[in-house]
Amino acid sequence: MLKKANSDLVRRQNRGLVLETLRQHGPLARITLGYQTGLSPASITSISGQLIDEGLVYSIIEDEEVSTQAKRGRPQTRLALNPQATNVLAISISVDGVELVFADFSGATREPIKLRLDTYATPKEDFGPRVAHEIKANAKRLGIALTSIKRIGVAVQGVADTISGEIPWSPAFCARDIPVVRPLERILSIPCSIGNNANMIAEALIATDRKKYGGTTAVVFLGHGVGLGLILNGVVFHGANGRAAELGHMNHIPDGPLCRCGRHGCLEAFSADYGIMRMANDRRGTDFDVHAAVRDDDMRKLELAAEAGDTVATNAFNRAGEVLGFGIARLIALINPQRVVLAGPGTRAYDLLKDSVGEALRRGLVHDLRKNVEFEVVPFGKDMIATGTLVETLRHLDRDVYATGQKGTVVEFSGRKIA
Amino acid sequence: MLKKANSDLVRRQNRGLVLETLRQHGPLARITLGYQTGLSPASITSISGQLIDEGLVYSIIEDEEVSTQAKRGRPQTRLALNPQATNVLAISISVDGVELVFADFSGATREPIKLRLDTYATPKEDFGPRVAHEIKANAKRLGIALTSIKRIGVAVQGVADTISGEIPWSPAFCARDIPVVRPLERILSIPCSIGNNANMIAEALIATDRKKYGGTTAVVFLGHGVGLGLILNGVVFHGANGRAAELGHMNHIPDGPLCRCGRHGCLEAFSADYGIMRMANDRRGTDFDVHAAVRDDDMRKLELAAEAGDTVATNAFNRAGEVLGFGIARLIALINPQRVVLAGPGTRAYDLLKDSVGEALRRGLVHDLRKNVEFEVVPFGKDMIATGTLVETLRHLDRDVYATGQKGTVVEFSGRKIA
DNA sequence: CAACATTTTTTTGGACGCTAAAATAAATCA
DNA sequence: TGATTTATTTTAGCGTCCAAAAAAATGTTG
Repeated sequence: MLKKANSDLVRRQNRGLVLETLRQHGPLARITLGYQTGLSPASITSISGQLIDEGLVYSIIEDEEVSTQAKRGRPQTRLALNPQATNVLAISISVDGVELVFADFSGATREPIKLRLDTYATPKEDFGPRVAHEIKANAKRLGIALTSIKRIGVAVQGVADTISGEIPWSPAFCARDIPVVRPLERILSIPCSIGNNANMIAEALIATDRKKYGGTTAVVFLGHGVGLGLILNGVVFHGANGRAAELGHMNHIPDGPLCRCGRHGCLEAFSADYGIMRMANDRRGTDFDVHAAVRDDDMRKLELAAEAGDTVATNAFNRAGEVLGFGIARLIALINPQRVVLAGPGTRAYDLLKDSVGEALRRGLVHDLRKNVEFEVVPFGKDMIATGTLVETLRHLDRDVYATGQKGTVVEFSGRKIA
Repeated sequence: MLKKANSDLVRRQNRGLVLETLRQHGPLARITLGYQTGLSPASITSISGQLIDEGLVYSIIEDEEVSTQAKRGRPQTRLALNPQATNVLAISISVDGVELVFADFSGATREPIKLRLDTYATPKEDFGPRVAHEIKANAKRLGIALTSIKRIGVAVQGVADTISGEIPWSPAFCARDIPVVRPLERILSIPCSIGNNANMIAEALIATDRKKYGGTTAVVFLGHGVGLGLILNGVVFHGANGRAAELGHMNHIPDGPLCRCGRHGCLEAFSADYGIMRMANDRRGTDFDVHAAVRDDDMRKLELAAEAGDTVATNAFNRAGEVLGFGIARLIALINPQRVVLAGPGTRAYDLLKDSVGEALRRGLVHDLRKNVEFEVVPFGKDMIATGTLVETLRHLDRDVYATGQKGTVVEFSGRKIA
């Protein structure tokens, strides 16, 4: 159903558009901004004037030389997002621990901060408060006023319920249903949201190349588990309870090997690191502890063995690839994506999986659908998760907070121009 | 990315909103329309005045008695969509043949027309032209001017490529890649679009009850095959090539029984009528012709046998239910819908499938996800497909054609008021 | 170096669509 | 008949966009 439209909507949408364009394409002259957004120069002058008055944007005073070689005409004055307008925070929760990344309104990040906080040992109702405490301490240390932080985004390895703001299950915790958003918001009085790793990587990819990833893309995350981020019509999809895209726990074979989730035959039970390790050890029974984290150097040893031609190791990777391939085939049958991206640390061993993935796709998917999908393996940078979280968080500010231009959102700011 | 907004957008959106509201809630007084849309009475007067001038809407002259019991105050004059503004056409293509349903702008339909046209025997390049010819003939017979038909929607049993407008594969044809949209548009000069049955049923459900189905719903269609319509965030999802939701050809078991599509182990090969029949006949080998249509009375016999306790028949239905259950479990893991709807003629035997579907869901899906999904079997009316097609077609007119209020779209119309 | 050319930005004046408030219309009530 | 009530229309004004004109700021040229 459509929604009522009025001049309020027009203002919000165009202000949001200007902010997003500046965020994506860096400092831009008004004339360029007009060209990019489709708005007239007059409108750009008006909108940017307001944004400058509110301290969200400033006009750059160019260094003499910096500007491109001298041209005729009035020189451009470029506009940029004002870094001082706001701060935001990305929190990443994984088996490796909890990490904080502070960033300013322009998206510039501070050094990531690894918290000394044992997620396993912490009682679940203490988790939120402790993180909140660490945030306060670290913000103070960095000279960031807590009130200047306008939004927090949390990325979790595992299942994230975007509606309730809890973590129903994650390999980083023993307990279930860890409350995160609620306690952070309560203690810090800062709006907060939560999502899973794979979705954040999807966000980061869209930000990198909207043309390539902005349509319908499935981002398969290989790591300690198998995750999925779905980009549908250019937007990350969350599902009814914000818990879509559980590729890792999509069943592969009824009554297959035990999975960490307690079911049998999930994709992850074959294709995650522990599934591969179990197959290599040929121990499918109860004496293999699925909950134990697989050590990275053990995994590396196994990869080297497979590369050296070891049959047992090779078979384990082949099987993992086959199951992954069938999972992707099922995914393609349901979603018909134009692109499937493989990401995450698990792609390191993708050469060992590749052939069996391809073979499974051939067996499990009609040619018509297969031929229209582009596959891609993206090198995994650990920072992608924080980047994606920040992208999502800042977009929320651009669209839903600062785009409104309400009184409450005006940022205190000294002058109209800063260098 | 956001889009530029201006008064053009406001006009389009609000005009569309008024049309959609009138379409959904029947004749409405201006005051009620204002309440429903959120627009002010002044705006409603202005917008409805234009729509009336353009002949899209008319104000009803109430019969004396009809109006509710006498109230004080100026009586309401209700507005309604003008049936004469436009005609549209829904075409349904299935193994049962081709059917036409003409409707006017208010959505009132004429009697469905079954074409005498053998889809199997018709060469694929003749199909479009023949249907076009039949449309001309039947429109003439019904006294509907061809130029009054502003849009055609086609629903297909099988795969529909919404982008190319062709039918890559359908049980109704021997050939593949049947062109449909292109020839119809060329011959009739009427905009045309195509989609699959399950999506049309999804559209019909949304129109019936937006609150119930408008969020994230998976509509599983059981019939000669197994189809799927995905409603994501209130909108039917089409995928990159308009070919999403191939639940029937989502692999269940690698190297399983032969499917009509030529692969092995597709869900449909177990759970469609021919899959069930094959299992009952216990002939999994090549001597069972998967391409032969299963006769409805044979299917009915099998159902009766199962209901009477026949083991072979019961086992066949159990197995079909189990596989369907695992398919739905995988679907839920990927999409996290709030509701799964089972529809189609195959639901007639749902009592025979129910238990094994439930059991498979228990085995194949983590409890967390399962508990949040509501299941529902909707009684299947054959008209749902035409209804859904018309809903989609008329919405397109409401939003994208008549909402613009361009000169070209003004409908010739005699007076401002008709009885 | 002054007049001209060029390009960017701002200002101006008007259009469009929405809305609150006032006016009008059309009925019932007393 | 006049008061009351409710629905609709008109009026006056507001916010936003935009085309065109004006202004600003620089380079070019004779």
